[in-house]
Amino acid sequence: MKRTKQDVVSEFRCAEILEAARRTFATKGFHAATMDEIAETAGVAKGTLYLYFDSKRTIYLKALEHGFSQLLELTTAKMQAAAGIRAKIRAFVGTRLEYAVDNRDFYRIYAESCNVAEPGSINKDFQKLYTRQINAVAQALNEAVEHGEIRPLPVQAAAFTIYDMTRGLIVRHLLDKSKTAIEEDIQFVCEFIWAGIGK
Amino acid sequence: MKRTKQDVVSEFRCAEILEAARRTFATKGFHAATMDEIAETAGVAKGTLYLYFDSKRTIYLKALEHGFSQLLELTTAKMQAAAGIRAKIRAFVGTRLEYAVDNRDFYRIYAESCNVAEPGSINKDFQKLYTRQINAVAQALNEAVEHGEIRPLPVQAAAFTIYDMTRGLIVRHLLDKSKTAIEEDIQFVCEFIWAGIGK
Amino acid sequence: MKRTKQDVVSEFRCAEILEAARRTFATKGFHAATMDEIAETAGVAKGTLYLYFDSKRTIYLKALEHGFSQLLELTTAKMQAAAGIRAKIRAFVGTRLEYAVDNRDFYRIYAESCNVAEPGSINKDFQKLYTRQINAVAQALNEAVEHGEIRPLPVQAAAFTIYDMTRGLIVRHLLDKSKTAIEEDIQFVCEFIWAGIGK
Amino acid sequence: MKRTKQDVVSEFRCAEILEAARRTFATKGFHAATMDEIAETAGVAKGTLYLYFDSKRTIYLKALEHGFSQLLELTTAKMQAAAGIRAKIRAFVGTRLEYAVDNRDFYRIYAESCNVAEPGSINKDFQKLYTRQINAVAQALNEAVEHGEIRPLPVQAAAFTIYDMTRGLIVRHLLDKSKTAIEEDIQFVCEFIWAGIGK
DNA sequence: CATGAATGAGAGTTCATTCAT
DNA sequence: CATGAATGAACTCTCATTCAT
Repeated sequence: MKRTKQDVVSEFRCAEILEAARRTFATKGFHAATMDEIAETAGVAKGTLYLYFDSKRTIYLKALEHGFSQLLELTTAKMQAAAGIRAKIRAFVGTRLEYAVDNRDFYRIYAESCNVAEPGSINKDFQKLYTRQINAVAQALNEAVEHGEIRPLPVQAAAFTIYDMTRGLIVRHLLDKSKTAIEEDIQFVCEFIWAGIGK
Repeated sequence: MKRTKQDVVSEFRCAEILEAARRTFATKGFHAATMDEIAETAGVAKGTLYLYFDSKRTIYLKALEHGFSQLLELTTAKMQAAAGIRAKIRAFVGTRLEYAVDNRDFYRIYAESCNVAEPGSINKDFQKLYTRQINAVAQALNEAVEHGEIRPLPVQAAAFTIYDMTRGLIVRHLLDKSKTAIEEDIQFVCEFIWAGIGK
Repeated sequence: MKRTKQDVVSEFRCAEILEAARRTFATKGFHAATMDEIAETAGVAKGTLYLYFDSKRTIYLKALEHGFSQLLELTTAKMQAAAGIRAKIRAFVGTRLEYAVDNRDFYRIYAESCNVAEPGSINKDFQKLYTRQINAVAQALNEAVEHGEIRPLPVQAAAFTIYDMTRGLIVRHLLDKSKTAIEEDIQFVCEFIWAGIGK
Repeated sequence: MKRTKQDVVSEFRCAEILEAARRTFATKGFHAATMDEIAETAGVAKGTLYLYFDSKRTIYLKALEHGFSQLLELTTAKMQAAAGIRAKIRAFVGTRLEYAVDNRDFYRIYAESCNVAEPGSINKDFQKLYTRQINAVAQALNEAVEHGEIRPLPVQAAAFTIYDMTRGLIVRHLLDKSKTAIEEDIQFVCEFIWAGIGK
């Protein structure tokens, strides 16, 4: 039992640090963020960070992973709960946009991590998570094709495209470029995915 | 006249440096790239960099701007040369993807610069260029709606979406994730834009 | 009585810690050895080290002192047990070399502590022990001179020299540079001390 | 010619830094000496140190090497100039002691580098220099045996022993433990080497 | 104009020591 | 007594920027 108490404290510290890291990384970006600042934000000494994490990079990746997994689970759950491909796609887009808006810090880090120019900054684990996101959509599309809900198409490519559209939507909202309401934007993207722009 | 000659030399140096910067930034990313390396790649002394540019950041932005403008001009030109909205969209997607593949260095920098997490790294000028890209598409869509080529829709949002899809396509190609041929991918995206996934 | 029991426990802990320290310091050297490692080796918590010793340096010195005293006692005893200066010198050299080989850990620390470059690392107590070692030899030499066993000579200087030769012998054996058998080396040094190299 | 000038400046800087390093390392020892202090002593900025040397360790080794080579050359030269084994040994002992006294800083570092407890701190190059020192003595002894100057003996072991005696002598002088005059000490050691302590 | 040696602020990381439990 | 999480000063090394030549 006592062991459990220690674990709780330890977990709490980890969470505190990751939360502080998320804030700092989101504001400054990976390179500009300093361990000093993360420590101060977390309300601990710099050395304490190293009791819980190996390095700055590790903190970054862990901070990323936490939200990443959560987002993936949430997205998957909502999609499975939805009936029909339209509802599933809506769940995908909507869940992600709402999560991003609710967890701005996480998403800023997420966006940075996707950085093309820094190969190696994302490790295998993230590739896996990323692939699973795409696959969730691809699978739904596949079933929809089989059920005759949608026209036959290269589901993988379509999944990527849906992912891209969602991503762009999110970025615009986080950058405060999109003045339109979230709901409206989701609506539009879903309609776009469904019908394209042609008549 | 002599003045002009000096200008030519000066411009040449600038171009040399920017080219070197592009290579270096593309390979290493902004932070990992060093002024030493850029200077060496450019074949000039480190101090010389500061004769032509204020700071590392300035070089980065100028290196970015060069390709950015070129890409914008190219895209706009191809779109204007195309007749009908389908051709214009194809021109937009195709031109950009081909440019990215042909100018990997530039695009890697471009992608990094879009980094949400680094506010301030993109200044006003880039916002303007970015907006003009979107507007080129938006305008084409607007005309298409007026001509009855496509169904009425929020053109701004649609333009963003088309941009996002193109962006995703490019990133995948640069990351060597897309195994499909360029032409095929362009085809798919254009079809997607036109008809969506519904029957 | 209870007090005594505590003392025993306390002494036992001290010994455990010093033993662990000896191992760690010998392997890593003073600076590279960490309190964490010593604690782990000793099987106690880091904080416990500070219940028994003031500082890392203190542990180091105590670890040193233990073997130092032991070696001194052993050397003195063996010398006193030996009859005649030749036997006494042989006892000095032999006892020390054997002790060093049997207690490699201690001797490694001993050698490091003699470091000229770290003033203050050896305190007064060690000076005393060191002096007593030299004096043991000097005294034996003195008696030998008085008994006409050896020619008259500056005994202090001779004692230092004998000490130096022994030290070098030990170092080479610990560094695995000396391929010759211990016995042979002792023999050679003793002969050297006795007769020099001249005919 | 201009190139030469630059080289001179560069060499001078190197020498300045090494001199400062020697002073600092001699006073504080390797670990306690800081790059800040070396820089300050050398009268340059910290960064400058890294223009000329890779790392703290490199500076240390170079500082060591300089005196080491010099000492070796000096010793060898003096020995070769001397006629007869007695004179050669006297040259060995005398040259080294005088050099140590004249270059206290160097010798302090030298002594630390020989530290048994820090394997790997001395690299191959130093092993070579060390071996050459020993060999110089061994060779002289060998010739002396062949010429019938001295009795037959294991020259390698004898060389080590002579080295050890010299080393001890030096250490005592540097630690201000030896109150006797240098000349007198040299005399004693040489006599000891020659005749031992027996009658 | 061009150079590149020099700068020094600032980064991530380590670890002896402390102290609440 | 014993613990080990927490501390924070201090370390080495980097690199954008400057400036005497």
